[in-house]
Parts: sequence; C-alpha cells; structure tokens
Amino acid sequence: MSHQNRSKTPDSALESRDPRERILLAAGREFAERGYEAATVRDICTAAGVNVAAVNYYFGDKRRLYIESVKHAHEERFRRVPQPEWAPGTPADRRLRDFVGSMLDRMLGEGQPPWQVRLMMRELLQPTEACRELVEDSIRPHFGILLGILDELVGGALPASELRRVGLSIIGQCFLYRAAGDVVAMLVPAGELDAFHTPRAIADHVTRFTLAALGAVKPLVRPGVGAAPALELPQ
Amino acid sequence: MSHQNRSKTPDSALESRDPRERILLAAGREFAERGYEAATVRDICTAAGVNVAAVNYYFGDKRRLYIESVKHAHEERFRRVPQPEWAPGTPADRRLRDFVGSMLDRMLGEGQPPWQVRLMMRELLQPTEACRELVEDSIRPHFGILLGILDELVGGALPASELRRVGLSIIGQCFLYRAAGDVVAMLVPAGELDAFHTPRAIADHVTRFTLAALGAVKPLVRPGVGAAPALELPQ
DNA sequence: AATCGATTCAAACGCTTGTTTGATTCCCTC
DNA sequence: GAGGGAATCAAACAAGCGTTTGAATCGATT
Repeated sequence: MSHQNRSKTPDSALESRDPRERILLAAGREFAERGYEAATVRDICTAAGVNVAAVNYYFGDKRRLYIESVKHAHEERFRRVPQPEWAPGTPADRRLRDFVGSMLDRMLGEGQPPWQVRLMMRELLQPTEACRELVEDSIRPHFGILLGILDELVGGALPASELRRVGLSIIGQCFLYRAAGDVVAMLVPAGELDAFHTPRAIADHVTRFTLAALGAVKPLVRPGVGAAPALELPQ
Repeated sequence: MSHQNRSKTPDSALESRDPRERILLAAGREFAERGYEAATVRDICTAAGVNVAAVNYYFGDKRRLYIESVKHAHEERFRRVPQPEWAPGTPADRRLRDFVGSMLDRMLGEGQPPWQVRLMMRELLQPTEACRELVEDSIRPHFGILLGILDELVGGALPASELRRVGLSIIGQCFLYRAAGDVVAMLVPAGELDAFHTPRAIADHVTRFTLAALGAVKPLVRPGVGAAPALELPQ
C-alpha cells in the first residue's frame, strides 16, 4: 500500500518510466480540457496507459489526484519560464517590461502546453482547495514583486491602494488574452492576431500603455488632440 | 408533445407561473455554480419545483436546456443594465466613462445575480455552441461601440489595430474583477475592497488610467518623477 | 530456489446519471 | 358533461461513474 522505493527510478528520467508521473500528466490534460466532473478516471488511466485502479492506488481518490495535478502543472510552468532576476540598479521600467513579458510567456508562450494554464484558469474562476495554496505560495509573492516595481517607477508618489489598482490593471490586460483567448480571436481579424497579439507584442503594448498612464513615457497620442478633457473624475 | 398555448399565460407574469421559466432560472443557477457536467437534471427540477421529466418535455434534452439558459441569462442581464444612449455631441471621454461603468455594472452590480455572469464566464473560458451566437449577437457590436468611442477620443490618430488593443486593455481591466474576483479579494486587504474596488470606483480608475495612457488627461503621476524613460519599445 | 512486499490487473460493486415510459390529472372546447 | 389534447407524475431503464476486491505478476532479498 506504500510506494517508498520510487526514488529507485530517478525523477530526471522521462515521464514514461514513472506511472505516477504519467498519471499526473494525463490527469492535467483531461481535467483542463473537460473540467473536474466531466473528466473520468477511466479516460485518464487509458491515456496514461495504466490500470483503472492505479489512481486509487497512487493518489487515494479522484479529488486528491486533481489537487496534485494542479500543483504539478503550476510547478512545471514556473520551471519552464522562471521569474526574471535583475542586477541591482536595473531601471524600473525595464523590470516592468520583463515582468509583463515573462508573465505573458508563462500564459501564452509557445513552449507552454495550453492545458496547463487552462487548468489554473478553472481554479481562478471557481477556487477550490487547490487555489488557496496557489495564491499564498505563488501569486501573492509575485504580485508583491510587481507592486515593488510600480512603487519605484512612480517614486513612491502613489499610495499602496492605488498601486494595487494599477497592478490589477496590468494583470487584467494580460489575463484577458488567456482567459478569453478564444473570444479575442473572434473579435480580431485573423492576420492581425499574428502580427499584433503575440506574447511579445502584447507585452510591449501593455508596458507602454501602463507607463504612459503613469506619466513615465509620453502618451500614445499627443495631448491636445481629441475631445477636451472636460470629464471630472473623483479624487 | 407541443406547447403552443404557452402564450395564454402572459410572459410579463411572475416566473412562478410558467414552469418553463422556472426551469430556466433554476438551470442557470445550477449550471453556473456547478458547471455543465456536475449540474444534475434532478437538482434543477427539484429547485424549480417540477418533475424530472419536465426538462425533456420542454427542452428535449440537457444540452438544449443549457444553451437556452445561457441565452436567457444574457438577455436578462442586458435587460437590467441596458447599453447607455447618448445625446449627439456628448464628449467621447464622458461616453467612455459611461461605457465602462455600465459594463462593470453588468458584471458586478449589486442588482445582478452573481450566477448569471458566472455562467457566461464559463462560456468565455471554454466556448461551446452557445458562445458563438453570444459573440456575434452581442459582444462584437458592443466592442464596436467601444472602438468608436476610442476613435473619436484620439481624433482618428491611431490605426484600427492599435484601437483594438486599447479596447482589449480596457475590457481586460474590468474582466479580471469578474473572472478572478475571488483571487482579487485574496490579494487586496478587506477594507480596501469596499472603498476602492466597487464597480463605480473601478470604473473611475479604468477610465482615468486609459485616458491618461491616451494623453487625454494628465498622467497619474507627474512626468519627471521615477526612473528616466530609457526603455526603448518597438513602434 | 523460496520468500515477501510492492505493483498491476480484470472483474465486479454500488450508486448516480440522463432519459423514457405509461398512467393520471388538468383544463379547455363543443 | 363528455371528449381530448396538454401537462404532470412516479417509476423504471440502460449506461456510465468512482471505487473496491482478490488474485496474478514482478523484482529484489535471503
């Protein structure tokens, strides 16, 4: 009932050796594509090339397999596109560009299996047990890095509450492409998608859009054109 | 096997009269909360106070009930918060603010049953048959209105491809709060949520953020503070 | 070669699902 | 007040689900 001699086969080997790894991979795919309820243990085991009983043998039950597969996908994602590290003194605008770029790469990059992010999107939309751990372990620290960059960028001129809103504006712009990518593809002409909506192009756009809003670079359009700024906004 | 004399009871009556309406309501709730596969016809019928066979009698099968409930929820949503209409000559920045405000109201407004939007979020994340109709009938025209406002705002100074990216930036900022609202709530201190992340406050922030990026209002921070604009961005 | 725990397997279990059925009740029409 | 289609109901159906079982197989140790 235990499996303590798993280390006999080194983890660095191909997944095709370790049944546990194969199940995690197949489970991630199925859960991402069909959702927790619609994905069946039988299909997962068939895809993994193991017996139906293997899931209960290695993971106890379907729910625990799900949680493990979410964690596994998330770790894999950060292993492929790690958080960038900067030499001391790197300008904040450069770091913002890198931060946005790596986030989008992690979301949309070609090397990324699309199901891994889709799996996490399901969690964000309707958090389960697996989500809280994800937020605390990864998303919150990540968000903190972004806030640090923004704070330096504006020279401490904005209160923390405002910084958070700006941070959420940045994440939201990237998030839309992943969460509603299929709908975005319906709204944008096909040729334009390839030219203006690649991860790199989006990163450039989001960075410039944000820097312009913060006054760190000149606006997308020269001031003075368009309607007069007659609108009054509170604060 | 038919039900052509439904018009005998006027549609304006309470839903509790028409079994079909009651089923649609209960189905929307269940599908939104549990997803298509996890929601059961039995639970839906129990909630609607009708017999199990009623779903197949009125809608044929579960899939058709799902499609109908998505459409129904969407229509209901726009009936509650209709698209604003402006007198000729209304300034573009004012219209942008109204547009963002009504979109957020539709997504987050207190009068909105939370399950209606959640149901549509599932569709956006993984489009089904019901989604394409939704995009063509509602989302695309809506997006066109936004692009028209933006075009007037910048005085025609931006190409259509750039306008679309700005439009998606706006929608993305709003979208995050609905799609990942639970995670946002984990990242923002509780008190701050009530003060700075109400639909109205977000609408003000998104509008100002966008207008600043476009150079239509002054940036959130005076130019000159923070890091020097040394970053080179293509285009 | 024998032993013993870890692993794998085919088969079955109990349960829930969406759907169907056939009888019953309702409500309007003539 | 019959007649008849629409609507509702309890009950059952076949199929698929997650899980369990007990025997068969493997691989290393003795």
